[in-house]
Amino acid sequence: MKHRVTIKEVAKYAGVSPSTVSRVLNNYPFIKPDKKVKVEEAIKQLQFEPNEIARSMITKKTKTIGLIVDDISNPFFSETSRFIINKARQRGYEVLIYDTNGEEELKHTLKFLSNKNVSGIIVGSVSRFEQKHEEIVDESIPIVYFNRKPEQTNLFSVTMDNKKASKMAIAHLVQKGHSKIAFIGGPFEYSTYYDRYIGYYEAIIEFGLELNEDIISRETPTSENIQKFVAKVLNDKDRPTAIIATTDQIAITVLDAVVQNNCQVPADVAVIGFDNIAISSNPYIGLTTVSQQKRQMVETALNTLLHLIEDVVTEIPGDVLIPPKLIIRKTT
Amino acid sequence: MKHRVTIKEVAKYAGVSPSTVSRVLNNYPFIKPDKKVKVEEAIKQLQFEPNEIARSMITKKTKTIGLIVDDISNPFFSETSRFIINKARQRGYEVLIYDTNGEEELKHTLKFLSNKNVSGIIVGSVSRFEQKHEEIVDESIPIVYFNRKPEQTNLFSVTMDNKKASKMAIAHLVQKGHSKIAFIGGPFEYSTYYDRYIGYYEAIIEFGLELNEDIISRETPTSENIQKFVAKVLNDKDRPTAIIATTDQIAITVLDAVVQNNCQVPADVAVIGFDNIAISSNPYIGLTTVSQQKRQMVETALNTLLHLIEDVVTEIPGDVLIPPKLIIRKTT
DNA sequence: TTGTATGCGTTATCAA
DNA sequence: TTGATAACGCATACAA
Repeated sequence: MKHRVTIKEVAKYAGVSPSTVSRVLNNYPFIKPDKKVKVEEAIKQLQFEPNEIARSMITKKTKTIGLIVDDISNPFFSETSRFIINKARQRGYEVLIYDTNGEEELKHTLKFLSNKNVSGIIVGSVSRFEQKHEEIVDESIPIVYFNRKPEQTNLFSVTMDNKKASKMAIAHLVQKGHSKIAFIGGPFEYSTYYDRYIGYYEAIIEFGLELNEDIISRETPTSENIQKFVAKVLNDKDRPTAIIATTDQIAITVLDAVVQNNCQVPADVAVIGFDNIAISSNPYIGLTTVSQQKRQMVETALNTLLHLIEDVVTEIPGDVLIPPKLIIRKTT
Repeated sequence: MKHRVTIKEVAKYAGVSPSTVSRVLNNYPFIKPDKKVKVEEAIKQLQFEPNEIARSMITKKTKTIGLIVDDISNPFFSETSRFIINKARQRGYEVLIYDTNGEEELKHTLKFLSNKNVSGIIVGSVSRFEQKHEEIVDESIPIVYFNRKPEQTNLFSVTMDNKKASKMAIAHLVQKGHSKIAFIGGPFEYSTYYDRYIGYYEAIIEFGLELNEDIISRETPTSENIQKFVAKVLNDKDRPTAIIATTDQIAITVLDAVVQNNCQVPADVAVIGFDNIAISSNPYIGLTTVSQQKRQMVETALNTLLHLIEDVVTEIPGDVLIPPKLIIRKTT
């Protein structure tokens, strides 16, 4: 158990009081320059590093932010988490990742992180129907929604413009000559799936295409469900020539299902995904996708949160919609 | 700022002293049952939750463990991290993920986490040549190597039996009738790459095959390098009929490269990977792979670490080699 | 078996 | 501009 240098020892070494050292540490402005220099010298000599825990005792802040995700092994979350971790660290914050397994109640998770005294929380997944829960956690802990957002909330959110994303996908397919376009979504409980569906719906109308419930799936996108749906749809005589999958992970399963059903991508069926996860750019997959601009989303969300945490009242962007970006590869 | 209930209030409510409450909290054995009940009742009534930070001040432990990874968006790390996060939480610990970007010096990272007063550290990536650094961090912070390990160390490690893994891959390929088997490895700085190469080498000898440097790559496995190597190797008249890629990520790039070079998998060239990341099981990819038994690795590593943290001196497994497992899919 | 008093390392309050 | 002193919430040594 190595002894850790404390503020007291620094004070003694520098010939000042502990409070003065503390003030230097916290950039308190009114310190005589010579004392400040002495203290800084002492800090360097003794290799002093402030004990964050003791600090937290008083300030109630921990310089760590909580990040709530459904499933960190989902590439979308792991890739965005990576940005968040690195950006946060640059700003002096650590990240506690809470993986809910897509099951845990948000209230519960927030409470938990709040008890850990995190300084702020980024929520990567939330139901559209989540009640306002501003009361649940200590109101001094800011929360920012990221990726998904509830219908009703007073909190800030940073999400992709999912409706527009679907429209871009359809515009692209229409331009390629497709007119019968299937859609594989997911539970309407999540704004990502819901908004992407709405965008699909509106675009189908706008482009004067036929809206056909038979080629739309809104089931939970398990591998099985996807396989079954694709098989059903492709074995119809008047089958769709394109499939929109609302995530890249779904799309990659679709790729397989298409091949299983003796069709070629993109010759017989075009496939387009959403999110642009890393694997999609692998040439073997080469998935056309509507990209979430993850880096920008993350930076916006984190900036907003840190603004809130640090009480910088300069304008906060409010709810932000990040524009999607079409990335055309070989599946369309 | 909601007021948080403290141990004092619980004490008052229960009609005992704060220390008694503390003792109940810490399962101190000699408490009169009736008092214990009263305290527990008070805790429930007041919804008291102990302040971990205050606890940490005294115990110097934080109930969080640090996890050092190269790149959390690498599926191997995100998938194992997920297990670690969830398992750790079940045991009452949180996980701080430190993403080094494959660049940062280990010493530095350890120091950083040590300053954060983590209770223990799992190191997911380390150079084979890393010096013993037992002195760097407070010796009261246990460290366990996971996935990779240095040549020389006093610390525990949990890794896959990588040599054996390569041998299994070759045995499988030989059994399928292959005799000219290419190998794509990576920097020998990492035990994963090194041991997998040694296993390859030994197995080639054991099976009486020809060891041919021309069909072995040990470069950093960037997408470009892989593409170039595969092209070179496949355009040889006497080309290999199988390629061992030392990670699934490499293998998936190989899959593409093979197709680019007008060969079929597995008809012309069989491909086998390592790790069994989630995407490999996607039927579209269907990659044959030597699986790291991630769940078992994680559990062993975490158990070892928690043993160390909690001073449970019952036998600790020491260095553990997890057996690999061959998963045959459609690429061989 | 229990209570009192002390201290963990820092910041905040107050007086000087 | 600085220092003494009191918190922060809990665990623990010691006394009872």
